[in-house]
Amino acid sequence: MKTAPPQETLGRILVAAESLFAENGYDGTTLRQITRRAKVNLAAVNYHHDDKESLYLEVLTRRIRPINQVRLARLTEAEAQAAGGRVPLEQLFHIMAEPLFGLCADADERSQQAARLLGRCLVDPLPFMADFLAAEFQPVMTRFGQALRRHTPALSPADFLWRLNFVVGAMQHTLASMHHVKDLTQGICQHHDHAAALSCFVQLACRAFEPVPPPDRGMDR
Amino acid sequence: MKTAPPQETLGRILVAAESLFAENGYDGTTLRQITRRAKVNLAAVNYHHDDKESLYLEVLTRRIRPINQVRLARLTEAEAQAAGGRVPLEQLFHIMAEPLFGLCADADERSQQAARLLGRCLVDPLPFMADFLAAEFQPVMTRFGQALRRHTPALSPADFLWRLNFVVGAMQHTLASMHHVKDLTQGICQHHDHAAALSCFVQLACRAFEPVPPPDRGMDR
DNA sequence: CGCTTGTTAAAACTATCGTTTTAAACGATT
DNA sequence: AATCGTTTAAAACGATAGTTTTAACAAGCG
Repeated sequence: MKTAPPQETLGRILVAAESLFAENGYDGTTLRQITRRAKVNLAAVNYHHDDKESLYLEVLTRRIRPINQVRLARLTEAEAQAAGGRVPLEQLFHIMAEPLFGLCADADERSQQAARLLGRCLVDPLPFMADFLAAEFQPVMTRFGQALRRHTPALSPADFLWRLNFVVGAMQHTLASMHHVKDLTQGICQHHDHAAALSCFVQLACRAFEPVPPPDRGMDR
Repeated sequence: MKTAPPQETLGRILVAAESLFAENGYDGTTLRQITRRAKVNLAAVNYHHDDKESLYLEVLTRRIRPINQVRLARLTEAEAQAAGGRVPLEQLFHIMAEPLFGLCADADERSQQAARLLGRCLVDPLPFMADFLAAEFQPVMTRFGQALRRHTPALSPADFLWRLNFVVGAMQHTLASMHHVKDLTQGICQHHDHAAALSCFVQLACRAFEPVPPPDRGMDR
């Protein structure tokens, strides 16, 4: 019969929704689960947000927006410092991946679940998500794509895009599966060991975009 | 026994379910959608199968089982022919990926949707799927893992598993996103161009497991 | 023919979904 | 201190989910 903390309700809903969406997906999560975990009333979610879809988008926006802002800022800075605007490959992939891998290894468990959610929301093609995802990721993808393309002008467009697709897929999959990577590897890989995962990913991504396979010509700068 | 009408119903349910699960996921698909698309009665799915979960597992089993059988058979054959049982890396990844990439490029649209479903069912961690996936994929993963390990004995276990994780993720993501890769790449990559995608993937996977990066120490066999 | 058996058709059932409604409790302003 | 807009609690709403039930239909066989 007493009212809960004043303004905290909205934040608790977002936190609970984030973890539940990460665990069970959008369709697999009910508003009753969310409000139960958030310890708020069921109607609160429809009061503070329009509906379930907008809640989902808001949860995602809160995470994606700052991450992509950091990525773009770092890329801009790196391009300003690099000679001729050609940022080294390792640095490029580090800028792209570090904000996400860092989330996985955050001490706060909410960050880990956020990473999991980000990883899987890009594979779940919910109909109402298409425009949102395009708007949020298009700038960063084109910027990185252009920067990446400068390193591999010899690759055919199709070959370039296939490689990019593989690298992005490796990253997304890692985000989505980091929470049980310990079980999958029988304890050998740990989710908090993000330094190893990140450096390994960057290394692999660089190799994926190395000029061309035939080393006969010995073609380097 | 069943004799009178060709039990087309069961097959039509499986086909319709496969495409709908691929498009909308497990929770996003209703039995009414399935029976409507299959042009069968709603109760048919509960008559021929136990429930929605078993239908889902049956759809997946029909695809996964033969694919993994082919993979294991080819691997066995390759190991028998290879010198000292060391199958070349390219061949190894080709055996692992070809059955799946071939599905993507099949003329039958149902195969493409099956590939999409396989790609996404491994990221959607439905609670009732854990045992099933472990049972279906554990043999092929350990066999391939061992064969792969012979090529990279110098890698630390953690490093090895991280790389494997990235490569598997790249493949899964490609399966799940192949259906709209044409839109993403503005027509440059086509889903039926599976030869390019496959060879590109194999190439990338081989590079991911190349011995070690630092050439300073000159540490190789 | 009747009776059984395997399948389909249509409707009903129960549970739960997202959402709305109603009323009560708070906080700041006068 | 009373009031007004804001936030909460609790119940209810209509829709739809998975599943079950019941009856009808079509063959096989004595």
